[in-house]
Amino acid sequence: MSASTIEAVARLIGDRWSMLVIRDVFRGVRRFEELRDDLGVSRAVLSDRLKKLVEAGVLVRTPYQDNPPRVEYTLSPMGLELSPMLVALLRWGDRWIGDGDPTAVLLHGPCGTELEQAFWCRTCHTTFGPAAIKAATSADARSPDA
Amino acid sequence: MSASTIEAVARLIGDRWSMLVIRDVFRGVRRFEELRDDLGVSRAVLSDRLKKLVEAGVLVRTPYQDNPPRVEYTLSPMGLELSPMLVALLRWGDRWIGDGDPTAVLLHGPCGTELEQAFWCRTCHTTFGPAAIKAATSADARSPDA
DNA sequence: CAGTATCCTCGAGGATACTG
DNA sequence: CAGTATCCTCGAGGATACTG
Repeated sequence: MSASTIEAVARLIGDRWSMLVIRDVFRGVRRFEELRDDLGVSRAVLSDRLKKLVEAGVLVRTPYQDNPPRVEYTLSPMGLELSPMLVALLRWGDRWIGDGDPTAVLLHGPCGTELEQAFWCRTCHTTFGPAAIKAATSADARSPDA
Repeated sequence: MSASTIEAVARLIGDRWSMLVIRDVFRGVRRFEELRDDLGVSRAVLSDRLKKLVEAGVLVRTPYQDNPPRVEYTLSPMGLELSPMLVALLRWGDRWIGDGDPTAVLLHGPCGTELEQAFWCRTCHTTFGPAAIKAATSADARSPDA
């Protein structure tokens, strides 16, 4: 059952560098040398991780300039949907092992954008964004109360 | 900032065995040999991971019998609060790389509980649950519009 | 800049045997 | 059962040099 899922996810992003790379791309660090400088990772390892993440479909490799050729990495839809996990991870880390300042939680969100409505399950401890809600209500699996 | 948090969390639970151990303890697998049988991990590595997780405060080592001495591992409060992250991880894995049955997303949540209101940032792609909202509105960081 | 190629080290982790 | 001790291998990853 879910053991294989955990294992697959761990194999894909469950190492120090992959997670840090993903975090950096979320933050807007998108180029090879920027990532390298920011993370202090060796070229070979960074190259390997980027390749893996692109192959897995988490990142997208996009040339944005022809001459000289330049490349940037962005999050695919699949990669963007890692955000709930990253948020949960950061929240947990800030609360239990963070040395630094805990992430401030604002009604406007850290980027300043006004928050949209979403839903939260107090039993599962899971949040569902508007896209998930939309998908659920438009699909066959309807549960049309409040 | 949060790089250190990510790194610390990755260092603690960001490896294959630690994550699988935690998952098993969540499932109720609590004894050394049970964990070993279920995961197929070597004794030395399992011993090392359990020690690390206990030292970090994620697991609690509890002798439950004196003669012969027997031990079980359970989740500390800190460990229990990993559940949102695990759920997010499983949800993502099921959706994007799971071979098995994807978790259905319902307005009632997978456990049947009715969902509560939460908030979503369309720029950050981040969801904020009711506890976070409560904390934000009661703390100094107020942003009291809709 | 965005990598690839090569070399080298060190430590993670399996296998096995042993212990209270 | 719940580990510890020892040995051994192999591969991850850093450093450095090189390439289009």
